[in-house]
Amino acid sequence: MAADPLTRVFAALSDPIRRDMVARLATADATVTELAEPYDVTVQAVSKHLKVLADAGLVSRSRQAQRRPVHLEPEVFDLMTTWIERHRRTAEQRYRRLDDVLASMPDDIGASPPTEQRTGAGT
Amino acid sequence: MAADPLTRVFAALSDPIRRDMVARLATADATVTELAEPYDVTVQAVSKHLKVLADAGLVSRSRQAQRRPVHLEPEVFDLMTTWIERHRRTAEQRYRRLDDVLASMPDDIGASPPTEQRTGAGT
DNA sequence: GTGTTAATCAACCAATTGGTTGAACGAACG
DNA sequence: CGTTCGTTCAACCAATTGGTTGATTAACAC
Repeated sequence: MAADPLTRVFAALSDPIRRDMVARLATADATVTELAEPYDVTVQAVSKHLKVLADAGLVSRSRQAQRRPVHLEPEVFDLMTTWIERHRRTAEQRYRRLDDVLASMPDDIGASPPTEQRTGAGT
Repeated sequence: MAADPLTRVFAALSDPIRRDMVARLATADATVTELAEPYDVTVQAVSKHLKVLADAGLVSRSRQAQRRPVHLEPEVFDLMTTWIERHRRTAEQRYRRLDDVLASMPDDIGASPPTEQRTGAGT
């Protein structure tokens, strides 16, 4: 459990149930039992998921009598988007530089790159 | 390994080493041995990490002689940012609606909310 | 051919994860 | 008071994960 914040947030959202809970909490606060209702797991399991989300800072809990409504804290999203955008920008800049190089080259150079067929990452 | 794409991408980035690899690949393609160099783990471990990234569609491999340079595929980032922004927007709209309600209320209503102190999610 | 280099495959191990059941806790209600 | 409701804690289990070592494949160099 002693991981850096970014690791915790990405890990928290790497589970479909937890992602669905976050999606639902975006529209309204909810209690543990309310959250558990749609899923085919016990309330205890959902409580555990909720702990993961809370440890990631994605949700907070308040107290209303014996209920403990869960509230989404969407600021934590910025942690991810900042990281992602940073590296996306870096990668894109690299492509732009490559385009410049290619554009400034005489037509015949770099025409047939030595055996390069990309595999994997089937988007 | 049979998980939906979003799960795979979030899971892939939930590891510090894998995140660091992605960050480095954003600046330049690299081989497995090059990628492994900074970390205190075996090349085999890095090869496994790379497989996770490839299964998530985040990287692709080409072939140059016996080397297999790894290349970042940043389009996959969109999968995450789309999801995140969608729910962030939903949550923010909710706050705006709440602000409207509060603004349209007579001054004394809703002044002292019944015992509500939020805990957890220490941003 | 033999050898060398880059990378993966295979088997194994410890720790973590997502789930369970059962017990316990705290706040309300009779 | 005792009970019920909402939630969490504790122990356990199977599957996954991140790591290891050792063997194997693939493409070059001699």
